[in-house]
Formats: sequence, C-alpha cells, structure tokens
Amino acid sequence: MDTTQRTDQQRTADRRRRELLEAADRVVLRDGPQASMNAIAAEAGITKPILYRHFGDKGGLYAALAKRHTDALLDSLRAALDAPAERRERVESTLDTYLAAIEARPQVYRFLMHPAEGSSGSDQGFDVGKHSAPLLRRMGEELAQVIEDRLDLGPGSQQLARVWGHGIVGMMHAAGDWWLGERPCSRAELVRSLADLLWGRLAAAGDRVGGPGF
Amino acid sequence: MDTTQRTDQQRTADRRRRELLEAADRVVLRDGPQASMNAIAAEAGITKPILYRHFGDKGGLYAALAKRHTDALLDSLRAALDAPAERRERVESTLDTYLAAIEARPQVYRFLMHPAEGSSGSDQGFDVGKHSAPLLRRMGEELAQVIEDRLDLGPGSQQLARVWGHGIVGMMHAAGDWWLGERPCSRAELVRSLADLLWGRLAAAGDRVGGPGF
DNA sequence: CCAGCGATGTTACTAGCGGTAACGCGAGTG
DNA sequence: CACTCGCGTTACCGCTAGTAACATCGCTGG
Repeated sequence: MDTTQRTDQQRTADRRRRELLEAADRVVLRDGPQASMNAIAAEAGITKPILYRHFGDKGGLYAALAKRHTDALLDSLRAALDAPAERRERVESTLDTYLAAIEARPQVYRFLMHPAEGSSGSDQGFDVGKHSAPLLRRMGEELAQVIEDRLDLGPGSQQLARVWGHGIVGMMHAAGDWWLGERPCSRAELVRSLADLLWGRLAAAGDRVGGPGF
Repeated sequence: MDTTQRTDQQRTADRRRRELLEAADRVVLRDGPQASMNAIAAEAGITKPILYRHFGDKGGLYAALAKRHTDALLDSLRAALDAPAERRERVESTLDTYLAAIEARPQVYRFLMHPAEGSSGSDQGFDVGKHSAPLLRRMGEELAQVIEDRLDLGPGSQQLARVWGHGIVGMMHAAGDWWLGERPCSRAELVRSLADLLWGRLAAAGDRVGGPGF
C-alpha cells in the first residue's frame, strides 16, 4: 500500500534530521553548550519551527545530538576496556582514551556534560541527577557491567560494581575537567596518577610524621 | 568626617544584603537552581533592580549564595578530614559527611553543582571548567592539600596529591549523585564500597574466568 | 485537468528571562 | 527653603524557547 510511500518519506525525513543534527553539531562546536535554537536553525539554512517539528523541543534536539557523541565515545571506551591485556593496562588505556577525547574537542565535551539543564520546570521534586549529563550515567553503568562481568568480587558484587563504575567515572571526569582547565601535567602523567590511585596507593602510602617544620 | 556615617550605611547595607541572601536561599530551596531573579526579589519583598544594585548580576548573587553553603560544607568536611583517627576511618567519615549533606538538602546541592552557567556569552573560548561548580574545585584543592600534608608520597607528591584530590572528590560527587537518584543502597554501604575502591580492592580482585554460563 | 491533501517552509507572535534607564520619594544638610 | 543622595519603583530593551497561522510545493484520485 502506502508502505513504500511512507518509507520514502521517512527516509527523506531521516536525511533531513541528520542534516539538522550536523548543523547543530557545527554550532555547538563553535558556540558551546549555550547554542541557541535560532543559531542552529540559521546554520542549517532554515527557521526554528522546522527544528521543533523534528525534535519536539530543545531538550529533544540536545538529547539526539548528545546520543551521537555519547555513542561514539562509549564505543571507543569499550574498545579500550575490552582489549586483551592486563587489567592495569586496560584501565590506563581507557582513561587515556577518555582524556584524549575531551582534550580533542572540549566544546563538545562541555556540551555533553552540561546539556542546558532546562527541560521543564514542572517536576521540581527530588529529581537530582536527571540532568548533569546522561553521559556520565551511561559510562558509569557500562563500566559497572564490565567490572561485574570480569571481576570476582564475592557477595554483593553487583551493587559493588555499580558503585565503583559510577565512582571511577566520576573520578575520571572530575580529574579530566580540572586537568583540561589547568594543564598541570601531561596526559600520560595524569593517567598514571589516576591508575595509581585506583591501585590503592592512597591506602598504602605512609603517614608523614616527621615533615620539616611540622 | 563621614567615616561613622559611612560605616553606619555600610552596616545597614550589609544587613540588607544578608536579608536578600536569605530570601534567595529560600527560593533556591524551593525552586532549585533555576530560581529567577524576579522570584527572589518577590520573596524578599522588593523588586529586581535592588538585587542588581547589591550583587551586580545574577552570577554575583549566585556566587555570594554559593559561597555561604560551600564554606559551611567545607567546614564540615575539614572537621571530618582532620579528626584524630585512623586514615580509613577519616576517609569514611568524610565521605559520609558529604553524602549526608547532599541527602539532607538536594536542592541546595543541585544549585551548588550547577549554578546556572549562563554568565555572558562573550568568552566562548576553551574555558572548560570555569563553570561546573567551583565547589568541586575547592573541595578538590582542599583535599589535595590535606593529602599532601599528611601523606608521604615520595617525589612528585604535590602533583600526585592534586590529581588525587580532584579525582577522589569527583568519585564522591558522581557516586553521590547517582546514589541520590536511585537509592540502591544505604548510605553506610555506599561509604564502605567507595572506601574499598580507594583501598585498592579493584586491583586486588581476582579475575572471573569460570563464571557460570560463560 | 483539476481538486484536495499532506509535508515543508515561512512570518509573526507570546511569555518569560536577565538586565537597565529613568523617574519618585523621603531623610538629612547647607 | 533648596539640594543632594540612597532606596525603591515602573517601564522598558534584547534575548530566549516555543507556537499559531499562513503560504507553497508535489503528489494522488476522481
């Protein structure tokens, strides 16, 4: 019947959608997370209502846009995480992959982490965490899965793995954010320091009791 | 001359300022981080221009407001961090203090973490990290200081301490954010799991090679 | 051949935001 | 009495997200 028709329409619609997303990408890359719908529409050579017809509202566009980058980054991370190597090497490689990504395109990274938390002010309850980057959540969950699959953690392993997944991702994120702003050392050094932290050097370090002047 | 007069004026101005901040506090507690200047002015029983005369712009008000809470939270954390106890106990106590704080007042916590990154769109360069919570930065720096003062980390200790400070704070933050949203376990369990992570259980865990079905 | 319909696109608008200019007003001072 | 000065207001600007209403093209059916 009209299935061929509909698929045709859908195909062109999808192409438009992809074009719009690419335009939005360019604008975000240029203007950062506060890119306006007007600017995106202008970049795409059209006007606002079309954007709204395609994506519903700003949150929809941002979600679609974020999904692409998030998926791409997660693919890279999975590759590093699943490599056939020693655990420490895998961890360092994963950290380095993430840091290299945020170093290469900080604007995109900023957008992913702070996707214009607007949404709708209706639900102002205890929804802490809805915003603040679905990317972090997804990375945390994926890492948790890998940890649980690969490591033998004894009883309560699932819960422990999830805590660790989110915790490690947060560590990586915060350290990366700070490092990107101050650049106090090379990427390799940062990776090494973080891996050292995860490897328990904090607990193993000796107390400093006889410090000079103290 | 007019010194006494000016101090008098300054005193009343400071009182007004405090009143306004308390009103803003109430609104933020009710509406979350997207509290509008109009709403805050209305809560204080005045109108917008007065707010602007006192705080310059929205960023100024938010900064003043954030400073109060940040200082308060940092004081609690310092107390837990500097307690005369075993290192593990201190770490757990600090984690618990932080988590208890965000659990008690999630709206305030959200405000501190995402202080309406607007500012002015002028400087759209590579300023990643300017936003995204000065609170996290301050906590990271303070923790770094404590780590460096208390622990003997050998050469490169300062840099290592800073990486760890920011990394641990990020771990705590992300895990807390996730936990607050899903409540998958008790606070005490979360604290224990995070401390275990910092104590190197990740590195010490055995590989899971003979899993059932795999 | 032409009526109609649906998708694509436009202009023009609303509501609300941050921020500001211009004015009103009461208190103290020469 | 006039004059200034700080507190407070109303009324506005420019911007944003989001929408309603209108125009237009291409395609299908009688």
